[in-house]
Amino acid sequence: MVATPRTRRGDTRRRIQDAALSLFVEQGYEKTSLREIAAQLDVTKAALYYHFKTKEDILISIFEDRTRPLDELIAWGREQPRNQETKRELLRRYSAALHDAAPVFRFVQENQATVRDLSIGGNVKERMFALFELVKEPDASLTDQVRSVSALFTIHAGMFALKDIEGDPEDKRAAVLEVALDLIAAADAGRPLKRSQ
Amino acid sequence: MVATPRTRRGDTRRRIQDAALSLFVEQGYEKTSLREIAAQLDVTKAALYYHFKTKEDILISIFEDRTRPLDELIAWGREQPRNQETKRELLRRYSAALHDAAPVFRFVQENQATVRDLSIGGNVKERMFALFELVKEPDASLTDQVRSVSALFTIHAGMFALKDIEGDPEDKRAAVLEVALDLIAAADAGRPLKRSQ
Amino acid sequence: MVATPRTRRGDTRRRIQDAALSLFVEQGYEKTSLREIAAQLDVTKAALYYHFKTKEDILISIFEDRTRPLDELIAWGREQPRNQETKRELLRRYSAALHDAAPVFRFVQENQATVRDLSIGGNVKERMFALFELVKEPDASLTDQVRSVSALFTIHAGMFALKDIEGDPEDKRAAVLEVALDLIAAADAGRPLKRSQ
Amino acid sequence: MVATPRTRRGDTRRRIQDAALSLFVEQGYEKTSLREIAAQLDVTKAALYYHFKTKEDILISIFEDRTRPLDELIAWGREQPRNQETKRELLRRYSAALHDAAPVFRFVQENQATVRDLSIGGNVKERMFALFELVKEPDASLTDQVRSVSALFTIHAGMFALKDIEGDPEDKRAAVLEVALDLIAAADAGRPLKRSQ
DNA sequence: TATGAATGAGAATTCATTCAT
DNA sequence: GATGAATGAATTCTCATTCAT
Repeated sequence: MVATPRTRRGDTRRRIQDAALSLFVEQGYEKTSLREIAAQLDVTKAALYYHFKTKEDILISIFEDRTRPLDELIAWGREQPRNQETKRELLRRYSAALHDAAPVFRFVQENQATVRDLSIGGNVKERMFALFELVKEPDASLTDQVRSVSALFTIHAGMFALKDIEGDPEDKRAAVLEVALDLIAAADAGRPLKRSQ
Repeated sequence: MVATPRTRRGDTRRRIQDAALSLFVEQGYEKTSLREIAAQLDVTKAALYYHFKTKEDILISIFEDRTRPLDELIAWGREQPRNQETKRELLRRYSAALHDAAPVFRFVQENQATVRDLSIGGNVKERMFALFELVKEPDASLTDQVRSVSALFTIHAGMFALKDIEGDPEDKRAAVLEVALDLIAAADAGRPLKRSQ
Repeated sequence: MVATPRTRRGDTRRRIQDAALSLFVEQGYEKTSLREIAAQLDVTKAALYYHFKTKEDILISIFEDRTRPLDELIAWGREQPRNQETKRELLRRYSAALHDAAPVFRFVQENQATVRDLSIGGNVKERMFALFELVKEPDASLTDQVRSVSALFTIHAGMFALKDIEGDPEDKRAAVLEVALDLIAAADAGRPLKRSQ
Repeated sequence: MVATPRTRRGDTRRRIQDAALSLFVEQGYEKTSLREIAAQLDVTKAALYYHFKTKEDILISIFEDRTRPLDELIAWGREQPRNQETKRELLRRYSAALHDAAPVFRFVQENQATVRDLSIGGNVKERMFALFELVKEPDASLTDQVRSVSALFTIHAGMFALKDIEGDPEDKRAAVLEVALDLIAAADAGRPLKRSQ
């Protein structure tokens, strides 16, 4: 059995990202100081600057490293035929991606004002818009467009706003997905004005 | 009889709130300094302290003064019979309330991390939860609860996320309301969204 | 008899300039920290920021306030007829101005690299050039132009480089002035310095 | 027989000096960081420490290596008889030495405050003084001493302050030398009070 | 000969807040 | 109702320097 090496060779960068993200999520970006991040890792502030150029750079790197799956999802979506099954799969994968990188997305959700004028701000919006484009029909009515947006937002919000509702997390995720799928189905079919039966 | 003077005259408090809110919305709470607020009003920082005890106090006062309609809406909702028409009216009024006090709600939306640990944090969540309670059926299935939450979030998100979609603002608001109403109708019926046959 | 007031009403700005200048001269601009300046005045660093926007701003303000006589000298020179007597008077007054504001000019002399890329850099060069223009004849030969520059530099250098030469300060100043006057006389005559026969 | 490799090969030390000097001249000593120097050479900061003990040490080594001609000039001067021709030759050689090692001397000129309290400070002053001693007559009047200093300063200033004056560089150097020679001639002859003719 | 990783000290600057007037 | 002057605490960031490899 080998003693834990004092210097975790090369993983410091990653450790900084982890500590930073967890503090950013807990307290918000602005209210988290580099001092705190450094303290949590038991290194000096200056060490952070060896690995990242600025505080903002830490956040940016977290984004770039952690939200790649979302980019891949969009890329995948663009190669598929635009039909119901693709959209359903998109929502499923979107739900899964959000779930896997929950902290980053929670951070974005709760720090929009901050994210907006960071250089990543653009990316975030663009990606939401790209997803939206993949999910809506090109010539959809305004209402159907709203249904598509709503489907996306339901998944998004479901991730974070359902904490207070009781129930098994997996069940909740399933319920959220069901409602979202229903919304895009409705969007595809046109308006559900009539209550049948 | 003397004309109301256009300048100050006890309305300084209100002017501070306005300037602060507009800056808070633009830049976020933390990134807005009292210096900036004071500068915009052409007074000194110290003057702000004559009217408010702390920076946080400015924000709190804005909340208390500007979100009263939402409290009234909840109070109203509690006195109504819990039926479809009440819920529909709730959503309508909620949409209107959001629209009237858009800046405050936009601020909350974009500064969740900040709002969370301000003393108002509780209020905000509680009110969302109160609305949710008014809109969902007590014994609703998980899926139907999600539909209710989704209806609320659709209105909320519709307020802020639809900027990038083209269309007349009033039309958009109507579309958003339509989708939200559909969602609670479905929640009430315990069935997916109905399709036009 | 009145006790010295704790707060020297309004003269803080001036006191900061004085302390700063003396430290800038002693140690150089970059090696003088705001902490030191504040400490010397027994105030906090933040107090400095109440009176000046940045460190650079302190230096700029010193310049603007202390080198006005030089501007006035140039203005005066421009209104005079360009003849020997004017030039002689210019040099005399220049010598006096340098003497009165010795610390500032000593600072410039010893911190040229710093001054160069401060916003005041331009001013300094421009003023030297303006003086040079007043002292040289428009169509002077290169050699005579050098004589004019040399006259100016003699006064300038004499101010600071003669410390190590023994002699009464007043005598030294007189000697410096004499050499400078000789130089412009020679420049005017278009001939080498004249010798006592 | 192998061709001298163009790349490194023991010349790193020299390359560091060159890069450092050029940055020191451009930006000043304090405002140039080791990071910048290293970056310009495409090595790490630590590499600099292999070749030099400290930042100051880099500067000192530049001095020692680059200003030797001046020491040699002084040594030469001390062996010569103190007469007009020696002095003239001294000024000529001084002008040439300044010209050859212009960057170093420009650096000293513009960073006096810095140089002063570096360990080289002494050297610089001492050498100026040694030159001065060689150029002035032991029992010269104060005025004649000023003439000697002025001659030296004219050469010095001419090197750096004549940028803004139009003319061919070689012509300017010649003019500068002429004025300086004239000054020591006058110093030697006693005062040039009378305007002959 | 170099580098990668880190440190300790310190810099300039900003902020919310206070208080005598 | 408001200001002028100041503070204490914190922040981001930079720097010269060190040392094991």
